[in-house]
Amino acid sequence: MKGLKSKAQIDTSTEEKIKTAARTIFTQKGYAATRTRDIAEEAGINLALLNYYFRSKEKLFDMIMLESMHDFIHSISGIFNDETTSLEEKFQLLVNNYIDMLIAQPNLPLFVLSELRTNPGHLISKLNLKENLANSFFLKQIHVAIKEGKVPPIHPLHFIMNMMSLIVFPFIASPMLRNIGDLSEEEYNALMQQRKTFIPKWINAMMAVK
Amino acid sequence: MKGLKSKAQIDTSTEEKIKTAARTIFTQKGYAATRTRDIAEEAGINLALLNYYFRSKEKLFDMIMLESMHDFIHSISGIFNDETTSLEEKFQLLVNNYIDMLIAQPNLPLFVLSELRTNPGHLISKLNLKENLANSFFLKQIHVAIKEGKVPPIHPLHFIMNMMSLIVFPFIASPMLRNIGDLSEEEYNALMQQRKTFIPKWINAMMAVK
DNA sequence: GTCTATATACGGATAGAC
DNA sequence: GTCTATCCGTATATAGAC
Repeated sequence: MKGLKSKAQIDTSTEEKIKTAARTIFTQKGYAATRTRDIAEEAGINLALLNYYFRSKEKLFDMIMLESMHDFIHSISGIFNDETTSLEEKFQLLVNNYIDMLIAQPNLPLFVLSELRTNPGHLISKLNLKENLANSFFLKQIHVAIKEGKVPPIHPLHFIMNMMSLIVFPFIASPMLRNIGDLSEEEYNALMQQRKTFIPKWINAMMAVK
Repeated sequence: MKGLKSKAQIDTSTEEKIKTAARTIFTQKGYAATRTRDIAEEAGINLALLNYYFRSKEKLFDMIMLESMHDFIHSISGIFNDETTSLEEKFQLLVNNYIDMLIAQPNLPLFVLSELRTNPGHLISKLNLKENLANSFFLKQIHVAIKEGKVPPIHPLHFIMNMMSLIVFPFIASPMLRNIGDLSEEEYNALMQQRKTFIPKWINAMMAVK
C-alpha cells in the first residue's frame, strides 16, 4: 500500500492543492505564460514546495495535461463504446455530457488544443485515441448506417468533426461570439443549454443530407 | 510622402521581413513562448534591429495581431454585407473563402482565439465586430427568414456559431483529428476540400430543422 | 514537510562601434 | 541601418535552516 492515500486525504493534501492550483493557472494562461510563483500563490504554499513535490514546472505540467486529456478521452470513450445505445442516443448523451463539462471548465479545450499543436506527437501518442475512438463501436455503427443507405457514404470522420465542432467551438470562441451577440455570461450559457436539445436534431438532419 | 514606400520595397524591406517572421513564429507558438531571438533568426537579421524598428516585443505583437484580426474580419465583412447575394450564396462564399485561407494558414485561428481569451477586452474592442457582423445585412436576412417561417425562431447567433464551428474547428483540432483518422496532411486537406461542398448543404439542412 | 535565501539561466532591451 | 557585446530584470530551481 506504499504511496496510497485515502480519497479524503488526497483532496486536501499539499500535493493535491498544488495540482488544483496548477490546473487553474495552466488552463487560464497556457504553459509558457504561467509562472510557478503564481501556482504557489494560488495554492497558498511556498514556491520551494512545488519543486519539492514535482521536481520541475515541466513535470508538473505534463502531469496536469495528461490527466486533463485522459479525463477528456475517458468521458467520451464510455459513450462511444456502449453497445446498448443507438447512434441518436449517443449524440444526445455526448452533447449533454460535454456541454455541462464545458460550462464548468470553459478554458479547457483551448488549453488542450493549443498545447497539442505545439507539442507534436509527444502527448497524443500517450492517449491511444485509436483504441478508444478510431476502433470504437460508435464508428462501427456509422459504417453500418452507411451500408444501409441511411447515411451518405462519406468519410465517417466528417461526422465526428461536425459533432465536436458544434459542441466545442462555441466555448473556444466565446469571447468573440459573446461580443458579436452582446451577451452576458449568463445569457451565453443559456444559449449553450439550448444547444443540448438543438445539436442532436441538427446532427440528424446533417446525416440525412445526400 | 514622408514614410511611404512602394509596394515592391515593402515586400523586401527589413521591416517587412521582421513582420513576416514574427507572424510565423507568433502564430506557431503564441506570445509568451515566442522569443525575440527566434524572430530575428527567422528574419535573418540581428536581435537589435527588431527593437530598432518596433521598440518592444509587445508592440510588434500587437501590430501583428491587429493585422491578423483585421484581415480576418475584413474577409467576411464583405460577404456578410453584400446586399446582392442570398443567404445560401453567402454560405457558399464564406465556406470557400475560409477553407482556402485556413489551409494556407492553419495555425491562425488557434493563435487568434488563444490570445483573445487571455487579453480581455483590450483587443476585441478595436475590431468593431458590431458594425461588421452584428449589424450586418447577413443578420438582417436571417431575421427575415425567421419572420417568413423559413427558419426556426431561435437566436441567430446559433447559425453564425454553427457555420464558424463547422469551418474552423477541424483546423483547430487537426492534430487530434488527424490522429484519430490516421490521415496524412494531404489526406486531411482533401477532407477539408470536400467540406466546401458539404458544409453549405449541412447548414441548409440544419436551418430547416424545426 | 515547509520555509527563507540564493544560485543560475534565460530573455528583452540597450549602448556604442561601424 | 546594422552589427557585437552587454546590461538587467525575471523566473526556475536548489541549498540549507527549522
